[in-house]
Amino acid sequence: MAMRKKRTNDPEGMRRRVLDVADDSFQARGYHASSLGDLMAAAGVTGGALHHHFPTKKALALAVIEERVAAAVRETWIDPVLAAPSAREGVRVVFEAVAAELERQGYVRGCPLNNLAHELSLADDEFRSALARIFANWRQAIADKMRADQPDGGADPERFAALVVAAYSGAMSMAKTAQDAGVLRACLRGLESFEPSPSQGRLTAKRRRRVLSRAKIG
Amino acid sequence: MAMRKKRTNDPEGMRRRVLDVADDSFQARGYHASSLGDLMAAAGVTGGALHHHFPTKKALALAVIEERVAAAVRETWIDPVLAAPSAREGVRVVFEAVAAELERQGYVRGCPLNNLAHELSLADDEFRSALARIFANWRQAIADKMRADQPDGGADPERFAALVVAAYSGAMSMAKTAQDAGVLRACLRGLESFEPSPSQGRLTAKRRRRVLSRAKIG
DNA sequence: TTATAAACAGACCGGTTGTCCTGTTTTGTC
DNA sequence: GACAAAACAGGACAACCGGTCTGTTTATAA
Repeated sequence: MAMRKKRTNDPEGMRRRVLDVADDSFQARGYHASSLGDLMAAAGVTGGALHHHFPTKKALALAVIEERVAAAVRETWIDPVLAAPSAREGVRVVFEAVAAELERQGYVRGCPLNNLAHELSLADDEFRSALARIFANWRQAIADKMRADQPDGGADPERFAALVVAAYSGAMSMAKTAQDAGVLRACLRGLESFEPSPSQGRLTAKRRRRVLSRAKIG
Repeated sequence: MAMRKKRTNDPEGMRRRVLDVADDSFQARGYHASSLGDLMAAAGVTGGALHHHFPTKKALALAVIEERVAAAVRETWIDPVLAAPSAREGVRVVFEAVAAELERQGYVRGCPLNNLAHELSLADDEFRSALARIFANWRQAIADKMRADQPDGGADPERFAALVVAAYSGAMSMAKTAQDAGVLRACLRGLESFEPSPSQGRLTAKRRRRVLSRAKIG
């Protein structure tokens, strides 16, 4: 006797499951190398259901970008930086946290935002602008935090933010290609060794000494 | 009367033409989004000829990486840095030359090495190691130049090189996504603003002139 | 000239891709 | 319960992909 098969509609849950699998596959294999058939199988979803929530592959990718990638940047970068005592300290915390996490899991998948940005920016303008917006928010959060640190301005906040995001993105790119997170720490230290360390009372002399001696320590 | 059709075997020329088209398409559309059919049509090459020189698509991509991408890094980065009076000056020259070139042509395709690195590093280990080698040579050239500048050491050469390559890679990533080369200059200035900036007196004007003429030649 | 291999031409094929389409079931509303 | 809309199932399909195969032409060397 055949089992009575019952179905429970769970549109939000199904949408979430599809998004989970798509995000994971896009990051691991890329957009073009991820087939909808693979995603359907991995998510346990039929073609009809997938098509109901995401009419096209592009729509699915756009949802991944706007919901998952943006959230990833927010959670691993924006929130920690805002919660840190200063922008510079926040940057340090994030770099080291990411490096530690990568070394823990033993492989490097790269930055979610950069991964998709490289493959999709030139392919479609909707992709491009969605990804550009995330980059802009990322930089602005760091620049705003830096402005809050010292309202009368030390280094230029926009330049600093651009450099930080660029250094991180590029370091992750190298780490992914070499499958070695060490370059992340090298970049962080390179970033720190240059700090002008603005007016902070008696800490200044100490820091300067550290910078000079660091060269000999190597 | 049908024209007498003559054929001239030109294996090197045909190989070069295929490589040209493949490199261009891989950069503009990516590896997976480039079909061999498109490449054949664009290069005016038949399937038999293509298969004769490159048995598989992977072999073609590997040749593009090792011959074209590596050459691009050498020509736009390694050679100019080695020719510059110092590593820092070389970095400045390259950043500004690339920014100027991008603004001249009106769009940003991104860094050839990073473009392929993101799409192919996780896909295949041969791709990955070939790309990693180019990254390593790039960094080492900068580090070596820096060591030659002041043998008794200033900042740590490896850290500095890693930071420079990362900042450039990430800046190009953002520039590509935003389709705006401005962030390249922002990162360069961010990089420079941290420099201890050793005595530069009246040499500055002279250096700047050399930089400008190089950009026109390049 | 002749043999021999490299260089090239072009058709062919199995498998995959993204999308569309027609039904069926569940859910919400009156 | 009636009814409409949403949620889901699953097959069909045309286009395309990368690789292979057979055959022909050109260059090379004996």
